[in-house]
Amino acid sequence: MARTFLLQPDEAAPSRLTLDYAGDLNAQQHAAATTGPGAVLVLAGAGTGKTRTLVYRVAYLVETGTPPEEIVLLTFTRRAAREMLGRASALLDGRCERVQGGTFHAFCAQILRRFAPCLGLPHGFTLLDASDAADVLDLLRTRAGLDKTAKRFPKKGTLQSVVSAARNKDADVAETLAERYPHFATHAEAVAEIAAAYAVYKRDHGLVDYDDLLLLTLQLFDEHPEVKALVASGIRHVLVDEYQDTNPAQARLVEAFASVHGNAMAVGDDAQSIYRFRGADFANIFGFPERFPGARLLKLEENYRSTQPVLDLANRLLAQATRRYDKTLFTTQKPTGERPAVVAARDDRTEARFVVQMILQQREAGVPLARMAVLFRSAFHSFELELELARRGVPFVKFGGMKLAEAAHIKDVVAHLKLAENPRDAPAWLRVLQLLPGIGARTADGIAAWTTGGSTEPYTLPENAPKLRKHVHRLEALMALLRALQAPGLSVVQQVEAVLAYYAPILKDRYAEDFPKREQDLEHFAGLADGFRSRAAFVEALALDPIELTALNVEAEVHDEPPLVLSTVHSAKGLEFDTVFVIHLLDGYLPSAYALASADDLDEELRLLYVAATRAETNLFLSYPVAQYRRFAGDVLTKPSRFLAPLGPDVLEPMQLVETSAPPLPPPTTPALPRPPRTLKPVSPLPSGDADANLPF
DNA sequence: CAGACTTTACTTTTT
DNA sequence: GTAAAGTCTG
Repeated sequence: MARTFLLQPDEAAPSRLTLDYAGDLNAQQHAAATTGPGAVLVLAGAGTGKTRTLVYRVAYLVETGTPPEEIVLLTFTRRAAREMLGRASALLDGRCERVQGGTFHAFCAQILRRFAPCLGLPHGFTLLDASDAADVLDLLRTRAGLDKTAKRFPKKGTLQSVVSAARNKDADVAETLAERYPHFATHAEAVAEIAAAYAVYKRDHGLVDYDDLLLLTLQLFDEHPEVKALVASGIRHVLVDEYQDTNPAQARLVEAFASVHGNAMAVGDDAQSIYRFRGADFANIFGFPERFPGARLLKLEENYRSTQPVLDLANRLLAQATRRYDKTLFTTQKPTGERPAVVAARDDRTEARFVVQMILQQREAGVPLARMAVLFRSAFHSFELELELARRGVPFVKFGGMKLAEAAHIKDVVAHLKLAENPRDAPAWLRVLQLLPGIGARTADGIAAWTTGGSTEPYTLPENAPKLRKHVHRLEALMALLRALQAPGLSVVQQVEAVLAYYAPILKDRYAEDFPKREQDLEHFAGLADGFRSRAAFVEALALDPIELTALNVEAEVHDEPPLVLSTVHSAKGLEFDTVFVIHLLDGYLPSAYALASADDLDEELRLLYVAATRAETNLFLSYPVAQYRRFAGDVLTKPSRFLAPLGPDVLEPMQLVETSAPPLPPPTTPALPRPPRTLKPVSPLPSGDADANLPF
């Protein structure tokens, strides 16, 4: 252990606080926001003002003399970081704007860009998102000839999830495979080989996947203590939100970030841990005091969000868990309210009609659409509801599910941009080349071998490429495009437009049936590029901050009224709404069919429902269809979620749907809902455009 | 070896 | 309804 010497600040810290911390916060929140230096663990139940506390904590640190750029706020999504820093800045006249904020992944990406050469990585390394990684694995599988085995071999998506899970848990690939996909256990050896080949391939081509962002940063710190010291000395305070959803690598990163100044604050709630599938371990929360000996433990207990009846239901839900949570949510602010209701609808359609009609009724009663949310386990559970909403002209945004950056046509365009950025990006070459008629996997692999081999000038064809004669014209056009993208002074939007012009005929050809829809996506996409200073920043933001496709579509339209929110429970984390509907509460949906076999998995599903329920401030409706039409089975009777059974009428009021014989007349008091306008406006840019600004060192 | 065509299985949650 | 895998033809 090195000796420490305490440097004094050059200027005296401002002595007077401008915010009324004691007045704006309750006693527990105040204690957390204004606590002294050192390690602090804040256990904060749902709705206890965790965000508010963190916002005031940031403001307090800044007011007491910590330079904003030396504070790092790590959150689960960039959206969360943006919101908190925005609020803190508003409190302090913008003085918090330079606070570092974002996800672990984004923050690590910044560090790695800076110190890439220490690890033998190129500065311009390419980030692989999950589906890029899957594509690489697919290529390696084909190369190894494993795509034609007698027994079914895991496909690329499965491979990717196994390889990633193994790395996240620091476990053996073969074991992870046997555990998660027992039916593939016979292929354990081959999968382990592919995983090894994948690591080599990434290294050879300067590729970095999500897991690498965390693990390479740790490796960087291990191998170069001087880099670790440099980074950590620039981090006066590190604050971590949603600590229950961090994995062991992230816990180690926090320790490293705080290794000089020792100021780490972790905030979380073990009852809201819902990312186990991704390697998160709520045990991290309880490991915090061991990692930081002498850490203080603070609690936020009083709930400010929900009415007591909503909390009663949430408490009763949690009591079902196999694991004991010593947690009882209570409020003194909102002691009374409607009991949450459970609705057994006849079928999907009826459930959707109920939800929409109740939403319209609430809206009439004065609840804005945007203060209501419909939550579900999986993105596709809302299909029927989306139809019904469209039918009734109710505007909505949907979070979760398909990401813009994952749509094939978007990936095509992005691949061109990636190539313009990094001519050695082999996966991008493969993708781009295979768009050309007459070029398939084999030919593309051959061409990519020389384009990424480094022996030729980038973006030029070799003098006498023997087998390319047939394709020379098309390849020339591609190279011309890539060279054109290098022109100095070309804005990111102009570059996207250049790619789109090149890509348009390919799009029409490949997606003959639905190309107008995809063309529209691409127009939105071009709009997103606006506001980015560099192509590199744009491409990186797309990988680190994926935009939900459906959210984008609706945001692009001008609304007179902010839309209703549809969201997966996962994506609704940290949000709150006046009225919440949780739909499709069926065994096999929530809890998911995948979780039924293990008690730990079931517990996580239960926590998921707990998170969903605690989003509600005033009204909570749980619903499910009694019968469903399923493709092969026809009409089936469903099984209500097992989590509902223990909830008696004292906490959950059954509500029966009765059809009226005549359709109700439209209530004259209802103002007409805004007609969804058709005009396309350029959508707002990703607010995270300057990922590379303000490094803390 | 590419691509059109047919068959099959598969549908969690996300950085 | 979609995407991947399998089959056949030029």
